[in-house]
Amino acid sequence: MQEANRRSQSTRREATKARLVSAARRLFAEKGFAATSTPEVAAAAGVTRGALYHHFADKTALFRTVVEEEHLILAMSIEAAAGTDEEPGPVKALLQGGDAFLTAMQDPGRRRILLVDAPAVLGRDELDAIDARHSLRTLIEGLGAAMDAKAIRDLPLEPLARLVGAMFDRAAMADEATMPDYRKAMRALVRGLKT
Amino acid sequence: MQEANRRSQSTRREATKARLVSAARRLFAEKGFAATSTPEVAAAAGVTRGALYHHFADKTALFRTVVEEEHLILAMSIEAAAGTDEEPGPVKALLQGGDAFLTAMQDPGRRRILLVDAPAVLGRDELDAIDARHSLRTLIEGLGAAMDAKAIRDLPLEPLARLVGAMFDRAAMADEATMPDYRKAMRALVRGLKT
DNA sequence: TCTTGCATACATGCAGCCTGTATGTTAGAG
DNA sequence: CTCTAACATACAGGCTGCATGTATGCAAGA
Repeated sequence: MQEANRRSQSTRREATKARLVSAARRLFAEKGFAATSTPEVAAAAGVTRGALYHHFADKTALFRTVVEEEHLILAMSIEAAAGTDEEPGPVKALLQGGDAFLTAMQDPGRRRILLVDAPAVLGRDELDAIDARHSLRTLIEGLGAAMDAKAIRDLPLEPLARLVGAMFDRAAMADEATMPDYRKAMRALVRGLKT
Repeated sequence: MQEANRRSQSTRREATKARLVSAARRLFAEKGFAATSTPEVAAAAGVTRGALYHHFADKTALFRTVVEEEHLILAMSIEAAAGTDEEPGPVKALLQGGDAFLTAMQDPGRRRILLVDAPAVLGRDELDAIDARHSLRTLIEGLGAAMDAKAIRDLPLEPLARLVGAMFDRAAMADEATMPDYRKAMRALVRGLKT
């Protein structure tokens, strides 16, 4: 019963944490970080603030966990889309990854959390570090592969990826009506990378 | 004495407001919006919180004023730099404006206020509206002129400007050491706009 | 010109909320 | 049976926004 027992403890722990993170994600998405209070999150998760502060150092730590999760989902979506075809070629993989990013970013709550609140709450440096482990990493890998294949010019990889990422972030904020215009403009800009 | 008297009142008013905005700008720049309290701002300005709330509806309104001022300075710097040469040509004007933007953005406090805190505090929509009246407007005008001169391709103007603006914002976050790499990558991307 | 009444620029005080921590309490694990 | 971990409860401090007080211009009439 050791295993069962130990798991029942850690299961409970993880379940509580998951409920907190889930409730927090919903509230942060709807009302933003500043307008969401910890009593609110705890109530939505069906626990007290004591539980929240038992599992997370502070409100920011809870937000950080939400951000990490969202970034993880994002990176997985991108990689799944970029790796669908058998022999896609690096350029096609990039385009598919970009589409997957824009699709995943259709969720307004995700946009608010990742693009609006996260830089201010976590600070640009920390958010950049998180990004570097997830979405940006996929972009760097994709651009690097394209460079190796001589499909695009040789350029400083991370700065280029950061710039392209910033463009994608901005495009993700566009409403559906103007999205085609953003795509057109992005295509023109990315055109400059071709060898 | 009507004029003198009336001016003495409004002079006092403007002086107090200016001191509040100046103190707020300094504190927001150093510690960010969330970590700056209204007692702190009032003390730094040498008044009480009563004065602050007499002149500004709330803490956010004070921040909004600071943001507007910073954006105004930015737009003026850009336009001054873009309009120096006699017959610059639209492309050269764009390059000079871009340089002026990056130079003005060297101030870390300005970066924090405009690029980190402003989107979260004011919301992306309102900040976009402010931007549209100032820095972004200069970019739209510049790109529009370049399009009219057939120097760059015909593309949806505002989306293009927003994307290029996002690139510049990101480049402005780079430290001095990696700035040349960002410039290289930006040059390549902008290259795609050429006719 | 004097003073009188009002509006405006502030100061002070108050109510409510929120965050983070410190201290209980219960239940599982060894 | 003890001990530790997962919570709940209670508390202290700070902050925001408003409501109320006060004093100083300021304009108009006697």
